[in-house]
Amino acid sequence: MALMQTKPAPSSATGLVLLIVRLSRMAGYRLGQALASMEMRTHEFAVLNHLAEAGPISQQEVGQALRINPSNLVGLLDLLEADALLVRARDPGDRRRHLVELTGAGRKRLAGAWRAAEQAEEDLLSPLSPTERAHLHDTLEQLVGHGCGPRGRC
Amino acid sequence: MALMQTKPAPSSATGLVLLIVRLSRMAGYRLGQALASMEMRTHEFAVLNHLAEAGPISQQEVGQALRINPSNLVGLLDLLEADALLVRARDPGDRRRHLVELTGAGRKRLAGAWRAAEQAEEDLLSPLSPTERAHLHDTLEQLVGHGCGPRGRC
DNA sequence: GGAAATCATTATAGCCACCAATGATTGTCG
DNA sequence: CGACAATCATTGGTGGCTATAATGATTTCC
Repeated sequence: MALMQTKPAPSSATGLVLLIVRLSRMAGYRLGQALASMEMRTHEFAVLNHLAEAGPISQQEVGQALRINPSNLVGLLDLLEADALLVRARDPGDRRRHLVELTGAGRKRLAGAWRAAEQAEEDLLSPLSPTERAHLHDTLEQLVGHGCGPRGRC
Repeated sequence: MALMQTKPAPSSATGLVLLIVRLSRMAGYRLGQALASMEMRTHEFAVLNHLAEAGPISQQEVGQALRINPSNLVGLLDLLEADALLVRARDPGDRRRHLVELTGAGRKRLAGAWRAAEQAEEDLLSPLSPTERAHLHDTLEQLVGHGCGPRGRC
């Protein structure tokens, strides 16, 4: 029964994706509860946050970075734009694109969402020291940065 | 090391939940693609895996550990039971409970799913060294272990 | 012995993910 | 120049996932 390589070696690695998904379900639930108090949803928070970090970008780039389907993004941006949290404008350089940019109201609302999210984050991360949190942050950013490869395919 | 550029104080902590959710979307997509080749879904994989690790347990415990709502769990277990991958039996000690247990076929299918998932996992974790993966694994397990507190509320 | 709690289940509604198709715009090549 | 393919946003539709409330069976507590 030469099964030396089934579990022992890959076991430490083989649970990681499952662990990430599992943890994300807790994190997403807590975040959703926290954001619900200000009538915001996780996706809206994620989009606003990404726009604040990545400046004016096309809808396609938003969708790729956050893994949101362009189809779903349309309605999502419609809502956020209706609340004047962001603006869509044709890219002068390529009129097929819509450049999406955060407004002042958007930044303000994002800041409020951050305050609401802090409690959820603290609950989730309480077993970790500040050093460990920083290290985890670096690791995860490395992973999402690697993300979809150079061609955008995931 | 303090970058005043973006977010002053809470920056190191405040992005983590969002990062986890974002990473999980990539991971879940890749895992789903890999499992689709054998007509299995992420939740089914997660349930089978948890049953293999935690032995015969009640449906409620499965739902709590994996953050799957008991309502959804019913149909999910129905499917898996129809394929004879697990069995439900009344707990003799408490006849309200259904004890869920993996069958031989279930373990076999789980092993196959692991093989399919390995490639997806390798793709996602490629920027990390084995040491870093092990460290990440420990950190995440610490977080999911802390999970919902002693009372099961999340 | 009876009220409250627990567990699985059903039914329902809302959100989200993916696919295919359309219209507008741009880039390519003969 | 002019057909043709590619890209971007958008729409419509389908299916899956998630959460809430209500029901029935069983157990626990007083």
